Amino acid sequence: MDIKKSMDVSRKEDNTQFLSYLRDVEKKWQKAWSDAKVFEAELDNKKQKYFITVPYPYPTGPLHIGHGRSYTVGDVHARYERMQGKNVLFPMAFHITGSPIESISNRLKEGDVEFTNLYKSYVSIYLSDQEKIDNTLKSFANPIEVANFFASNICRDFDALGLSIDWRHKFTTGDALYNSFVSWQFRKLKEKGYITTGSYPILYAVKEKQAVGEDDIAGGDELAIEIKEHAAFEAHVSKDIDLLCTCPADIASGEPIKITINPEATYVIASFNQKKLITSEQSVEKLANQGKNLKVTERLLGKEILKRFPTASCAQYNELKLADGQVNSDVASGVMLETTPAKSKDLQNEKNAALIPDFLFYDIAAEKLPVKTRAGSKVIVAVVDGQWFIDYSIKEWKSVAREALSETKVTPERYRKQFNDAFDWLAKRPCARERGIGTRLPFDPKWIIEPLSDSTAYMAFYVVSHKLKTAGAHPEKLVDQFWDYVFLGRGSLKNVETLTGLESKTIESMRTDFLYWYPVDERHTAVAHINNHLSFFIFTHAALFPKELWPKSIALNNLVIRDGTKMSKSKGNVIPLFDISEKYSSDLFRLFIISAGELDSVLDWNAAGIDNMASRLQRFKDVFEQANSFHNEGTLDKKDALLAEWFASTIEMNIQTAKVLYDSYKYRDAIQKALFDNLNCIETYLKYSKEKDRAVVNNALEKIVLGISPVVPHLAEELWRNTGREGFISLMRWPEESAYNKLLIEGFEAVNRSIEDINKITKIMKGSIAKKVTIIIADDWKYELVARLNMQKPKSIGEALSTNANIIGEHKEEASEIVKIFTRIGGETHVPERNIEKLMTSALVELIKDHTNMNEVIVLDAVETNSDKKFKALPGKPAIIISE
RNA sequence: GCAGGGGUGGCAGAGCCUGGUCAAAUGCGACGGGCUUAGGACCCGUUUCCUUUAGCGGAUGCGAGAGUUCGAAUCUCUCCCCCUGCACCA
Repeated sequence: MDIKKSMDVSRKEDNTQFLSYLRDVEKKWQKAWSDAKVFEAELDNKKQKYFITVPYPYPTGPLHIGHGRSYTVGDVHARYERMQGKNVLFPMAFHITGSPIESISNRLKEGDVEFTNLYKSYVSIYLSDQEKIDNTLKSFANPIEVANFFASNICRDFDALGLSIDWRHKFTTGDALYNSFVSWQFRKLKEKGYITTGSYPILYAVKEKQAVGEDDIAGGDELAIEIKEHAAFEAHVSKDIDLLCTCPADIASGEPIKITINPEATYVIASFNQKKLITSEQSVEKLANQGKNLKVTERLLGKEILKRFPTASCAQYNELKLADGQVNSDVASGVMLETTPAKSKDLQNEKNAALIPDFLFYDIAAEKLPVKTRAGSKVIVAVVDGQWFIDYSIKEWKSVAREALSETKVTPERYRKQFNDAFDWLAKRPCARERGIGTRLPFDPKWIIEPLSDSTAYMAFYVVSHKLKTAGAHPEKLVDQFWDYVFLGRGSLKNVETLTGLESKTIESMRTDFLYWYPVDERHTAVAHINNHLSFFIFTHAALFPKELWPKSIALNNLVIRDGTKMSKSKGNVIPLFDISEKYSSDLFRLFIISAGELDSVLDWNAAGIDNMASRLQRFKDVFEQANSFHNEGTLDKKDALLAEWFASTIEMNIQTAKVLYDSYKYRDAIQKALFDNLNCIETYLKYSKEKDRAVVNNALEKIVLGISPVVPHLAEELWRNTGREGFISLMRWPEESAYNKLLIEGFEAVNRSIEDINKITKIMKGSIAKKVTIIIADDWKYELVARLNMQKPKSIGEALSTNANIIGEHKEEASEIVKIFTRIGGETHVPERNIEKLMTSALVELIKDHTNMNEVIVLDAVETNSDKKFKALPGKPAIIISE
């Protein structure tokens, strides 16, 4: 009984044992890579460079497997390019700009219990000691500590995933050196006139006199808060007093129907621009913050308005109505104008007579009003003056950006349209805020550049970041002349040397490095970034750099869901990236991410799929090792030699196909070929070849392990070394192409067709005890006929028959059958060579037995038999006789 | 509303650009069988319907409808439904 139990355990643990094996292998090779600095890329003029970037993460919490997808795919790409002999630079940094990190710090300081527990759970992913957890949480009072803690753990996660990153380039967007770079970037944009200033509506806490973000608002993430524009109209109620009516701007072009006010709410009569207006009491403060100061002269309830102005002449409107609480006096002016459905576009030019020109009333639209900050003070919309914008609508900029886009490869190509649309739509974008972490606007330091605007050209900074650090550059000395020199080749080296205090050879090497690594060869990220980040990325590059430094290629992937539902913090179904390397395995994760779906399809993470992938990967490893372990005993007979050649050919073909697929970003199909198809091929070979060819197997295994290494680098590294090979597979070249024998592959396919046919027949014959199958290879003339048909492409059956009468001879009936089948419109038919078909079939009789329930297989040439069935035999599809 | 993407078999998901070899890859599930004392794991087979103790047959079929074509899951048009983004959130 005990034995049974222990057997149970060992069987059940099969999977977990394999996973733990993988984890050990992963840790071992990650250490080896890091010790040998294999991913540190240096300028090398003998090698073609390849600069790939994936957007840096925002360290406000642990990354989850959804984030893991983009980084993994980026890494597969990086590794593949490295195998093509390219000098690959794959750097990484951290984005800490803006308010989220501060806001986390603040909320923890405020002692929000739910929030504190959330962060406790995040920290506990990485730490187990309770005291350490508490201390870490305490340290979060300083926002930088939040960023530091998560950033360092994300580094760990990335390493554990096997990402081939050159960490020397790491920085955060809060670093002074980075700020200097961004300042330069913004001054450049300003010089070009791409940065403008103006007024802009923002969410604003009245009491604190401060702009607020979504994080500052109570329930901000659920309220779906929006700033809405309301058009204003005036409606006379007496000779000198007007109602200030408002209506959402998007329906303002409709025909006005009626005006509604709330009888219980307080309204005011106030003077504005030599007019007297009636508006809600709440609106006065809002308008004051939108640059419209009203002087209140009198207060009155809504219901008093009609009493006071019974003869209200609202000529344009049918009705002035008092509504019971139907009108929220806290929305815009509290005097609602209803309209008929909006007019069609061509009618919209007809402005409503009562519309007050240039009077827009901004207010908040949210699921629940009023909107308050977490501290409880009221949030309104204020219009700030002096807001800085990046003006993407400037014509010359747009057109040069369009040009840059047209020269950028977009994968999948169908997303190009979305880019084009985004480019059309991009206009002025506010680029700075009054608070948060980041770079101050160089020409107006009270503003801080916002997160999306400071991350559009940082790939250039990557190239020099490590050298600036090691050279001990002083951020305040990195004046524009320095950046101009390094990135644009302007100015004199001497001058820059004096200004920065850096050695001239350091400066010169940064310039050389930049020219070597730039442009960005590949930007890999999620589809969601097209409308903003990726578009800004192209715009900024088009603005700053000459054409030859514009981005080469953008590749996109979709998101990851779990068990059919979106992952979200609130659902609690998020899997942190940490769990992958600790509880599953990085190679398994990588394999799943790559093979479970094409890049632009949504990927569903589910336990069944993972388990399945684990057992397939294990099978691969077992079969690989088994193939590697046999020794030659005898000599190869003709059949074995044939099978060996078939095996070598199939592997070679699969690897060549895989390369084409990798090249076109079809990683899923590529790994299908390189791993799973090859696995089947090895298994078939091992099973059905009596004597194996050591050299052939060795060669095939080498190709296979190279072919899978971009996706499962750790296991590949281990198998590489375990099979007596030297060096890191991560630095090996993709296998050289060699010729392969296609005829043998076709021959094998013919055998598979025979198996299918045998099974079809036995199904029909169910109940029969027949166990013997005779396979008859078609007559020679049929092969010749098919070959001719492929060349001749005859237009009709008659033509085909008459032109080939000499080889058809008296077999007219059979021939017309063949012609019918093999002259389908649309192209050639592939048939194996007759000799090979015959040899392959007899070499694989065991395979046929295994896949059918036959126990005797006889292969005959048509000339060796008189059976009637032999007339049914076709090239590539022999006649089959099943008998007892 | 505007813009983008999509609707395929019990489920998930390829195929669609470049129409025929697509009753439609692959995985999961289900069913049957092998191996097992048994379960799990593994292996083999079946998984729209009809016909057939002999394979290369027929029908229906890829959101709905219409069209182009010798031929449509694939091309065109109309309709219905679903998802995503819409700016200061990163």
